[in-house]
Amino acid sequence: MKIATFNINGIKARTQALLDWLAEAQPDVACLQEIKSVDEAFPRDAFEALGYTVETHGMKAFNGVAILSKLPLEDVTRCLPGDDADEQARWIEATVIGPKHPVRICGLYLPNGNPTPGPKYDYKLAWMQRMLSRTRTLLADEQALVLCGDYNIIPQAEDAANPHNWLTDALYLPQSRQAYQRLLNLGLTDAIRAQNPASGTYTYWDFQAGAWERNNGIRIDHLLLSPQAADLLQTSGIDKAVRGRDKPSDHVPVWIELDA
DNA sequence: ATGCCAAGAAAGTCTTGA
Repeated sequence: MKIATFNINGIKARTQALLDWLAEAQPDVACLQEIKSVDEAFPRDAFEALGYTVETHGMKAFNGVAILSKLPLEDVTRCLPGDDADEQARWIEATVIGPKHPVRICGLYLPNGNPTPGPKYDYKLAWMQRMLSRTRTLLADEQALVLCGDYNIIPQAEDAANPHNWLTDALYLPQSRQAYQRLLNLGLTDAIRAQNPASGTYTYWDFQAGAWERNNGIRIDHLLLSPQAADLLQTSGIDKAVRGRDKPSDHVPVWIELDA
């Protein structure tokens, strides 16, 4: 089962780019972030024509997540529990029925949190606390679980080309990294880090100041695996070349293959 | 210290991103 996460940065502006990548990469499951679309406006027909079931959780203009799957989906749910007043579309879950194992997959778009300090950073930290709670509940099922998406977290210095540029940024502040580490401490495996010990593997390059040309990137898109999922991990990768195409997203697809 | 770029909503630039 090939599972990918891709912050598409606007599905309307990137439909053809996504179709091209899906045809090449052939993921069974693709979790998308920043679709920036209401559910009714998502171009689902184009993806259904490729054999994908489409589940969206969108909103007007910003944020929004989706799951595309060629395998059967069960128990699709939306919204991160813990704050009924939160109207931002950042979380979707589904159980994917693999030929060997079912896998619970959460597609997430974690808040950016800038500027700091301020209400946006408070929202980010509160959201991460809610995610910690939700993850504890899911781990209690002792099933294969994949939490993937745009975490807006640079976990360690080796995950940024120029870490000193990020010292006061919400993506890298000690409180942000500590909250991410608390997630890992539940027993989760960072699939890319587990299989790519070297530094210099990035998933995001800013549109500005020639960040791509200078390889001034950061690694902020992650797939975290429960012990049962980590036991099934075969390969992983980052489709870096997608960033060099015409009108790209600022993120690239990141993926794993599970024996599920 | 700031703009550098890009998408979306909307018809002005402004908001947001990271």
